[in-house]
Amino acid sequence: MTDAPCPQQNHLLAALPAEARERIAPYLERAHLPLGKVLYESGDTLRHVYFPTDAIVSLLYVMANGGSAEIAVVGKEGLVGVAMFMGGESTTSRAIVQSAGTAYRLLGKRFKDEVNRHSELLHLMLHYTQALITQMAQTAVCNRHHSIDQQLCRWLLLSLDRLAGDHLNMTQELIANMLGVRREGVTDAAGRLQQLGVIAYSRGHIKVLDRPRLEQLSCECYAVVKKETDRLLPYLPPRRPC
Amino acid sequence: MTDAPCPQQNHLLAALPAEARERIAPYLERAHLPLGKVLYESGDTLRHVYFPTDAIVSLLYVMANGGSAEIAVVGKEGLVGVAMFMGGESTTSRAIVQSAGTAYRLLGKRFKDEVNRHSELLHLMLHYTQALITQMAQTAVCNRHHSIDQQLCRWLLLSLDRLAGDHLNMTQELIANMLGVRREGVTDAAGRLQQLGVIAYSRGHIKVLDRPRLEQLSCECYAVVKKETDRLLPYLPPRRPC
DNA sequence: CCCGCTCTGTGCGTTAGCGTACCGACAAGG
DNA sequence: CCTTGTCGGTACGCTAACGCACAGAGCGGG
Repeated sequence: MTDAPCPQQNHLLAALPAEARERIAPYLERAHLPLGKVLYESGDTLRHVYFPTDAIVSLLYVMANGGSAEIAVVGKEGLVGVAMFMGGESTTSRAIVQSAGTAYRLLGKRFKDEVNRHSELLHLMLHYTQALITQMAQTAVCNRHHSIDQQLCRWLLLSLDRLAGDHLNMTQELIANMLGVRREGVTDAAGRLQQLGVIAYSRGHIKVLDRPRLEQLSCECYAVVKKETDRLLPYLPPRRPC
Repeated sequence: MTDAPCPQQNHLLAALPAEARERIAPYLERAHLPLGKVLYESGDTLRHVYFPTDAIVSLLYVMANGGSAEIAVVGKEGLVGVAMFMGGESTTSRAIVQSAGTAYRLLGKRFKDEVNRHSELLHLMLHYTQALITQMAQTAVCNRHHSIDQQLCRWLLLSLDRLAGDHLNMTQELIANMLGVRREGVTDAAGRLQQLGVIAYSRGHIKVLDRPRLEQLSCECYAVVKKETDRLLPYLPPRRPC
């Protein structure tokens, strides 16, 4: 949004050893990911892996009856398509764009070959995958024990960390689908946050006014995931020259 | 319980190429895992990885306020300690023995070296890890959407698959801790199952009388995890000569 | 400028699960 | 045999979240 887009805005790409980055660079393809776009469906064989820069992608499980629940969220810190190098080549969840933006993509097969040939690359990916596992585990805990209010805070923070700035573009309906709750539940929770002066909400546009407060109101899940992610991926400052 | 214990009762060990198995064999150490034993605590650096044969280990997250929730369960189909080769060397969850039994263990460092040297071994482990990820994801969904009744069915089936026979030794209190619900909730659900003639319950001893019915009463989560695990790990029949 | 759509707010009644409290039933061990 | 502790069953009020229905609010296109 501010800078010209470049692959190194994705933290994993930025963390690659120069040699690996150069090997991959010619095959990276810039893709615009519009809101709601499905990168892959449950059971699909993955064609590409995606490295978001300013897009956010949700991993969403959709039940037989149409209900849904977000499993994890991926932004500039990660990649979509870990099943490619984990070996399964597909997953039981859907990957859907939650916030429009840009990603760099790479043919799955090519990426897999690279990963298998270069252990440094593989280890970076596995570290990220463990961070993703932590996020999933914490999502399970959060779904069990925490209130919608707390979960909304956690979710806003996770999204905020993956975007530049303090504003988000998401309707309450969309958030409800992600959290797997009723839209009205989100309305209530967001209303409370608004009255506390923590956010300002208006027709799909959220502005975060008081992030520290948001962190206080969130359950421990956000902090656990953040801390573990930082531990596992202690790379580079967020910005880098392109 | 029936056969003399041997490492190949663990499916991953059994699936190893003979050459890899022989390399590892001298370092495998048989360990009895008593109920409630903590194999590692949140944040601990893993000393060993464990390959259960007839033991079951729960990956449990314990919250700041003492509440808990099971993230996944590991039995003879898998191993405890994926963080060892994922790179983190620790996780945010606790590994606790849910059903006493035997496991074979191996020094974490040695295992890590083996995995890094032999890509066939690594790929087997990554496949298992993806299956574990699927289980975690489904746990998150289940916690969000399904009733205690359904979750109890799912949980019994997961445990049953990891044991020989049709009986389990677990108190309702223990099950409640795993599911992250009240003990009374489990009492109610188990009472209903008992009245339907699906199980017989008595002081920590459960006998499953009608497994097909149990599968009907369970939510889709059980089937999803089982199908995906079978897809990812299509190895060997459960029994093998030792 | 107004129509129509999307998004948000609100108000029900209903229910699953929680917290608490307590009691009986069974098993093991002195 | 009786005590003691663990385990399972039950009851009661409470709350968060649900399903449903509908009303106002803002924005964009004709």
